[in-house]
Formats: sequence, C-alpha cells, structure tokens
Amino acid sequence: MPELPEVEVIRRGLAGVLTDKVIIEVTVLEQRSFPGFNARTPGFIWGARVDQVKRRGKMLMIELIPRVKTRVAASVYPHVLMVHLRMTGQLIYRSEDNDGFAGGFASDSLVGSLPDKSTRVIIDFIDGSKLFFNDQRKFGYMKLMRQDLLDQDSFLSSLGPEPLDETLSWQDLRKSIGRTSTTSIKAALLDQKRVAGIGNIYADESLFRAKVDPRRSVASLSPVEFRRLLVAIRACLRQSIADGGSTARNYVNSEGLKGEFLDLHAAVYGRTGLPCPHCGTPITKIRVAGRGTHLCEKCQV
DNA sequence: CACTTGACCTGTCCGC
DNA sequence: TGCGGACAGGTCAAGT
Repeated sequence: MPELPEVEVIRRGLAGVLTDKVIIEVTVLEQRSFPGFNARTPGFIWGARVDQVKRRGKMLMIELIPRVKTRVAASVYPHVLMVHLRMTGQLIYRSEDNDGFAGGFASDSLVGSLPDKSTRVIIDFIDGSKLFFNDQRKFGYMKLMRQDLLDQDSFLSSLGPEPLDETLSWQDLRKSIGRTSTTSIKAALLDQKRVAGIGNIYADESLFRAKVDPRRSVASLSPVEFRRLLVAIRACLRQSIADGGSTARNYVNSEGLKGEFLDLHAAVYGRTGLPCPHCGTPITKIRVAGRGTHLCEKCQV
C-alpha cells in the first residue's frame, strides 16, 4: 500500500538511477495499466530523456525532456509520466547486467526475474536498463501528460497540502481538513483532497502518536490536538522514509527491497492483540470509514 | 452539499 | 485437500 513515504523512497531511488536516461521503448502488457497509451504515444516519449523525478502526494512524476529533432509537433513539449501505484503497484529498476536474464539481481530482492506475471508496463532505456511497472491487482496506472497542462489533471489539482511541507502550519492543516466537518478524523486523514499522501497505515500510526481516537469527529478536535496531530503525522512519515517505507504485503522499493517501518516503529498497525507500547493494553482492530483501523482504546481518547 | 458505501482486481488466509 | 468467502486498502462513482 504505497503511501507518501513509500512513494518518496521509490522517488529517491529512481532519481538516482533514471536521471538522464533516454527512453527507447515502452511496452504495455496490460492496457488498463496505461489507459491513455495508444499507437501515437511512443512518438511523444521515444528518445525522451528523464529529467527530474518528483512526487505529489502518492503520485510519482517522471519529467521527460523530448528529443530535440522531431517531426511530431506535440513531442516538442516536455511531458510528465505520472504513476499511481494504488494498492499493489511496484516500480522496479533493473540495469542491463542485473535484469534477471544476464546476471541475476540483488539476492535479497523480494522480486524475482522480470518481467513476471504481474508486469504491466516495461520501459526500456537506451543503455539497456529497464523500468518495470508491476501491479498484481491492476488498480495502479500510468499516464502521460504535457507538463504545461498538468494543472488540468483533476486528481493532481484536487490534492490537499503536502504534510512534510515545512511551511504548512497546524492552522493550515486544520483549515484544509475542515475544522467543522462532522466526518471522522480518520476518514479526513485518508481524504487526499484534505491532506495529501496519508493512507491507512500512517493514519492509524499518526492518530496513535497524537493520542486521538480515530472515531472522533473532525469538529471535536481541539487546536492542541490538531497541533499534536501534525507533529505526529510528520514524525511518522519521516521515520518511515528513513526506514525505507512500510511493507505490509506487496510494497518494495525500486530495487525490490522491503521497507522496515512496520517491523521497527509501528505502534498499532498490524499489531492487533499485541501490547500498546505505551500502556500495555492490547491493540484492538475496528472498522472506521470502511477501513481496518488499529488503536489503543486506553491511550487514544 | 456532505458524507458513506460499493466497485474495481487478485492473492492470501481462515474455517469447514 | 478443496472450496467458498472474508479481507487487504486507494480512489472514484453511485447512493443516502
């Protein structure tokens, strides 16, 4: 379940290996994983060079600079290859001598030889390296957009503020979440329009650290609690990025390696029945906002 | 309008 | 062992 930290770890990994790489081929094995891809699409990205790799919320954005000489007018525009991993998406990079055919891959990689049965898209670079978009459940997608038209993307433009943005104050967060809203704070944290990048794991972990019951209405939170919540969100996200993200089932980074946040620093997520690290009360799992929700009934009020 | 629920998928796990 | 069903959770469409 790639959330902000997982996408950020992938972003950093890809930025290190993809920058300045030139695309020579894009192979779409599953149409629904790249819905806008058609016979003309390669014309926009063939020969394009990877510039920066960015992130907005859970969306990964690979900026492409077009090749200089072209007969296709549209391809003179810089494009952005956007990737949303949704639930089970993975982006795994393999260099030519490390692709599972020639020399194998990192022995601790959770992902074997590629492509495999869940490979949906393959991007080939001119140096022989490849980027594999794997997605067991096919919920994730890639899409290509002109960079100057990005603000027309309905998902992107609807996203709330970045919680790790230093300039975001707790008052800003409170305003964006909608301080008089009657919905639960858990549902609000999961709503990407109110705040970007938080999913089920970090919603639960942040609410635990802030000592706030996930069932509480947004309107019932005091300013002090909002302040605590933003501090908690940031601490969770930063810790997870440092741990390489969270692997509940599928997540791996661009090298195919799992994240350690859940093993090292999670207090409640996936720990049903285990003692609360603060008071020892067994962690309970309930349903809030249609999601499995983990909490300490004693610490979170 | 605000909010909740179901659908989209596939693999895993649990109980019978 | 086999099998049905619940479950995992990000987002959007449909429902209340």
